Amino acid sequence: MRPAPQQIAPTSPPDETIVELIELLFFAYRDFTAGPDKILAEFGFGRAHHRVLHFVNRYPGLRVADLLDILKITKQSLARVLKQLVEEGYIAQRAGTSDRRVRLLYTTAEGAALAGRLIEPQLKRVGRAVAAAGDAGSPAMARLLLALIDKAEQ
Amino acid sequence: MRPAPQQIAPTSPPDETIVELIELLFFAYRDFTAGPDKILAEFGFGRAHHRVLHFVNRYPGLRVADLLDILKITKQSLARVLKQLVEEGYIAQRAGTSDRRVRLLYTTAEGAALAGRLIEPQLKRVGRAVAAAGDAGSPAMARLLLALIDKAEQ
DNA sequence: AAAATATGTCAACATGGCTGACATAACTTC
DNA sequence: GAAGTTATGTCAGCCATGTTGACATATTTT
Repeated sequence: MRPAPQQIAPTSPPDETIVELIELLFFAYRDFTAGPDKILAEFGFGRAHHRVLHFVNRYPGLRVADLLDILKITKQSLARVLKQLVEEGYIAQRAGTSDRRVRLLYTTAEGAALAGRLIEPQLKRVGRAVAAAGDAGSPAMARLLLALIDKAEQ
Repeated sequence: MRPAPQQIAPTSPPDETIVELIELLFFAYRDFTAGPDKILAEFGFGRAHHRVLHFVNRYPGLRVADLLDILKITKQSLARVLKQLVEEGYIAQRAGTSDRRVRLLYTTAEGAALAGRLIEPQLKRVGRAVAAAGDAGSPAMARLLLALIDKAEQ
């Protein structure tokens, strides 16, 4: 028999619950990246290559500056992996038409194929998770993840 | 006017939706780690120190082997950061009672204080996200994250 | 006594962040 | 048209944190 609660209703879950969610997020992300990492190792690439390849594949014609903004890394860090992806034929560059200083980035056929292979385990994993949550799973997850992101970028 | 869909009803959300969730997870985790990272920099520590400190603080008496299992890194990687945390007085070690080979890990008062500071921005961020999702936010998020984790460890 | 276990340690290497400095080409502004 | 700004590239070096392999020590189990 514990004493009656002092407040009428809690305005938010106790910290203990939130700490559990924080840990789950850590484990989820750890496992989420494990699938692609294995494939990347076959190609001598790392997680950084994956990120670049993914965003270029998904947003063809992306500029270098856009990529820096998305990944929030320095141009020197980006250059290292981007150079390899270009040299090994996974990404192609074209000069912009209106402004010829900018480099527009595109995946080659090989790049698109690799991007496809890399995202496959993640599609399965996330697809399985939202399917398990029923019809509302996908929008619910989108709302939750969006709320975790810095306001400035939502 | 596009032709009528061939299937009656989709059994799961289209890949496009799942890809969006994958990207949101990337952005969410990126921002999720940014808060602690800033504090860690003040102490000359990195994200690896945070993980160790957190789990030791949360599960006092954790063994080294447990930590290796949780973090899924090698003992050499762990040793580097654990050694620093011990030397700088954030973590204390005690030999096990039944088996004196094992080292039981505990946070010191300073360690607990630092762990508290480090988790604070994450508590705020995750707390805000689940609050925005209403009463069912917290269990919904727990279910989704759990479903993202490898079955072997859930 | 021998084997297995828990942990620590040394050495070397790879990835992928970072800073700082400087170069080039192209666009914008005065 | 000269000067400044912008987009990008590049060189050099540093740091954090992951890896492998080998070996040491103390303790427990067989």
